[in-house]
Amino acid sequence: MTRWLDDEEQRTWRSFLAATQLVNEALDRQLQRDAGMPHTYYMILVALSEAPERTMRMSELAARAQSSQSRLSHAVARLEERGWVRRQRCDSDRRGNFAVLTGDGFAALAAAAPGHVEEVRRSLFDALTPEQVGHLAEICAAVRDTLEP
Amino acid sequence: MTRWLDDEEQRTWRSFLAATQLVNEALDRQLQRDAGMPHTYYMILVALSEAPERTMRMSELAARAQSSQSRLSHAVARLEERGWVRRQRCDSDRRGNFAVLTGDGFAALAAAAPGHVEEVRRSLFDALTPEQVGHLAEICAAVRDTLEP
DNA sequence: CATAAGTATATGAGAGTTCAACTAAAATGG
DNA sequence: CCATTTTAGTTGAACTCTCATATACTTATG
Repeated sequence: MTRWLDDEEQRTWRSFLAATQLVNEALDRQLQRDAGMPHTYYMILVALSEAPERTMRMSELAARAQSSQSRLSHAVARLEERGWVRRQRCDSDRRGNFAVLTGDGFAALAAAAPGHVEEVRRSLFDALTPEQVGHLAEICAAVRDTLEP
Repeated sequence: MTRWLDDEEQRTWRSFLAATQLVNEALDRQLQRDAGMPHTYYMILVALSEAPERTMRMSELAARAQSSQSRLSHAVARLEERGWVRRQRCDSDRRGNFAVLTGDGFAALAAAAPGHVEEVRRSLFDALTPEQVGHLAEICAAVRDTLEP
């Protein structure tokens, strides 16, 4: 009844878990060490920095930063304490809230970015041939098409 | 100076983050919902179940389950509370500790496995062609060769 | 052999995540 | 319109993870 994994699938699956975890740990360690933030916070700052006025509704920000609403809400609270983000009430829909990236927040992001990009290269792209990068892109697109809401 | 990502690399990178996070969230949600444990605990139980006597030294278990030693120590403490694992002093090296999978622990793993495997298929293998699975295996091997200690 | 280094693991505090519950404000629909 | 349902976002508690530190034992070194 259960469609168990055969040996090769097992190996691939475990290798996938190991590899993706290694990449994520490398990212998180680098950002925590050099910029004092976890990768999830970095993604929030990036999303905000790319938005018009560096401003975004909480729910849209959650979607862009691949965060649950609850996680985002907690995270923005911490980022607000650091002065990197501030919240602003939405007048047209008064349930809503905007998150706004402050100057300090943008500066923190700018300071963190080079080290982060180096780590991304080091932990993923440098390990792969251009052909493999292409394959990876297709694989990730296929997975997202299956799993994304 | 910084080797920034070009547009295509950016897209690949973000797609990678989205896809791997979707897979991990799907796994964790399924296991938490249906078996009451996070994926990290599941990996610990799997590693133990495959060891001779279902017994392993803490440090080897940490390596096999891709866990830090501290994380493993906390996790085994919780698993011990549930009666799924017990610790046993090591006589030849009295600093050491064995983790032993109990009958209940094995039963919990056996009960969780089918649903978990279904989720693995659903969230990864079913999305990919056999060729893509092969590519993924090579990509993960390359990443591990770069990042593994 | 005594002491310094190193190894195996545990522990506690602080931080992030999840889940369920909660508030408040729209939208919907008799 | 009023009652219901839906949507936006927050909150608190429980749990896991990380990091630094502590503990206990073992191995190396002079």
